[in-house]
Amino acid sequence: MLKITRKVEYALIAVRHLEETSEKLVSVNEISKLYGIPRELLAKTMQKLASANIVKSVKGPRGGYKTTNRAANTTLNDFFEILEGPTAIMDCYFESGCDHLTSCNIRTPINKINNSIRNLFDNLTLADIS
Amino acid sequence: MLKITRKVEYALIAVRHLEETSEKLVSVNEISKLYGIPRELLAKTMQKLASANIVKSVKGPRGGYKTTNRAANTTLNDFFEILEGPTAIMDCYFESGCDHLTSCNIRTPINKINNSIRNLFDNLTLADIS
DNA sequence: TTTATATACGATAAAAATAGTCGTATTTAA
DNA sequence: TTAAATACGACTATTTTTATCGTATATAAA
Repeated sequence: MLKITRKVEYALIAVRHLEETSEKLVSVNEISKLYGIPRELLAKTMQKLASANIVKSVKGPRGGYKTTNRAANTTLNDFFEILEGPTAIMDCYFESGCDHLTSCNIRTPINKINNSIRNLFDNLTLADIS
Repeated sequence: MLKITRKVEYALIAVRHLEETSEKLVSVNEISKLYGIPRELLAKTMQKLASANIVKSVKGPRGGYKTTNRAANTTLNDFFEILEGPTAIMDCYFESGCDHLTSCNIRTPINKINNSIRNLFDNLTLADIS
């Protein structure tokens, strides 16, 4: 539990790599070979980052990705949500239909945990952890 | 991702319930019916809490569980680890054999995230979130 | 002393989430 | 025109989580 997924891991690797190579376009192929990451999976991940404007994509030969200026100050919360969708420590935070009855006695604690995590990752940017 | 598991959820419910009923022994059966939690699963969960001295178990008819005085100031980190084993946001934090080669470029960020989470849950006790 | 109720614990099955693959379309530089 | 790249949806495999089952042990109460 409380693990980040491969998708996020791969995305972190890729973004960091792109930050290092600055303005140069780097292809998925290149990154996947360099770090031993499954190509197709990384490709999809990059596509999500692209549509969220964390990276910019260029098609065609000699194409690839580079980071945008939004990248560095993206919060981890945003980063995670771009890749995985809305995240909360427990489903009930988002879901309306909870079958744990009216007798659920852990809404308060769960919310406190959720808020702590949320707060933590709202205040950490990609730049912060580099 | 970053979700707490049912085991933890159930454990939180149970511990809170036991705190509320104070000294009285409450059986797994009772709690599982009350909150709609699968009995066997809750039973195992309670057994882990018992062997970690968060709760005290009494066998036989009229037996059950009650919280110990250790319960309230157990940190969330400890609580999670009792139930799930060593937790880190990414495995490489604990595992030695990492096949992401020498070229891994996210050790620093991962460690920073790990430390942040660890720090957060080391400073939150069960009492804090109640 | 027997019985019913409870915890203890290991093995296994079912379900869900994650990880990875494949096929096809589109864009574009050379 | 071709080859190299992103885009995207469907599908499969693997892993993790969740739940169940069976059996053993302890013990209060009839």
